[in-house]
Amino acid sequence: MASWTVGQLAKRAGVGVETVRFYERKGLLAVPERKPSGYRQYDEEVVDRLRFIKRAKELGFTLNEIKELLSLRLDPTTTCADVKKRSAEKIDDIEAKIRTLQRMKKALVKVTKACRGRGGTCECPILEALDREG
Amino acid sequence: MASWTVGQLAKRAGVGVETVRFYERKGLLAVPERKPSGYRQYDEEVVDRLRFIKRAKELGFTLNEIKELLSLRLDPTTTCADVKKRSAEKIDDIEAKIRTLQRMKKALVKVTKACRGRGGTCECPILEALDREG
DNA sequence: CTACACTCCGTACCATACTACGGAGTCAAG
DNA sequence: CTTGACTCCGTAGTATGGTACGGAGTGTAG
Repeated sequence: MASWTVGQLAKRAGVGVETVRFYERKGLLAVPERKPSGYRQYDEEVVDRLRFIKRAKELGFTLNEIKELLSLRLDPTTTCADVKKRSAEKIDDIEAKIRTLQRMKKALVKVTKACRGRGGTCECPILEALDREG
Repeated sequence: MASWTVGQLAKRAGVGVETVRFYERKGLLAVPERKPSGYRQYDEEVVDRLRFIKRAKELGFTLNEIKELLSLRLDPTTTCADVKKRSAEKIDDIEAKIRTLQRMKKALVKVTKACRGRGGTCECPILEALDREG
């Protein structure tokens, strides 16, 4: 029968056993049925859900956001537009992060270019730039 | 005389008092002289150092990296090239982060475009995409 | 001289996402 | 029927960068 232990589930989804328990505690995975021994029992759907979580994480959603996403899906009154809105917000987040990193990079490149890479640190333009007003 | 309390220092550098104590514990700030009362005593140099830390943080260095940067500066045997190397590594880090974010954004945009933003979540292409293989 | 702001200290707590530990019970192969 | 792998549980630790707390002592303005 298609019933998996936590270890089998974890392996199939490519995460650790402790991670499954952690997600359960955090409410990302439903509390599973138990065998008489107390062992957790999972079916195929949970593998799918774990993979959903993995992919959403790869897309930059935090666990809390993923939890929301999952509950959106369960709620019959939420619309596709709700989900689209979350995604759009996440795209904005990502764009903001990219802009910040590009600013950081630009400043670092500028400062690095001024350095001829020789001599002691006393004359290092990188450290001097950090010393001065940004 | 130019001697500041921890609160004055924090204010001048634009950080919190607890942050100063935190940096001291982490070894980013030297253990300061104390007044007979036990109050920490700071001079202008520490303001500069705190600002150095702030700017390095803005450039994407972690506190540990900043600590290294600061010790590089104090060590007379390190060269400007050493510092330049750190900066180059940091630029690589930043570029890698940007690439990752751009991949995430692309995937999200693709999935969002497929969504016409209407109907229930049963037919939401965004959630479906997360369900399927990435 | 009193009131109030500031400082001292260690410790605990915040969020994020796990990972590890240890002792006890369970399952399956040989 | 033993052995070894797996599972149970709660708690604690990891890394990051701080923030908050509380009781005691200090500094200073009025």
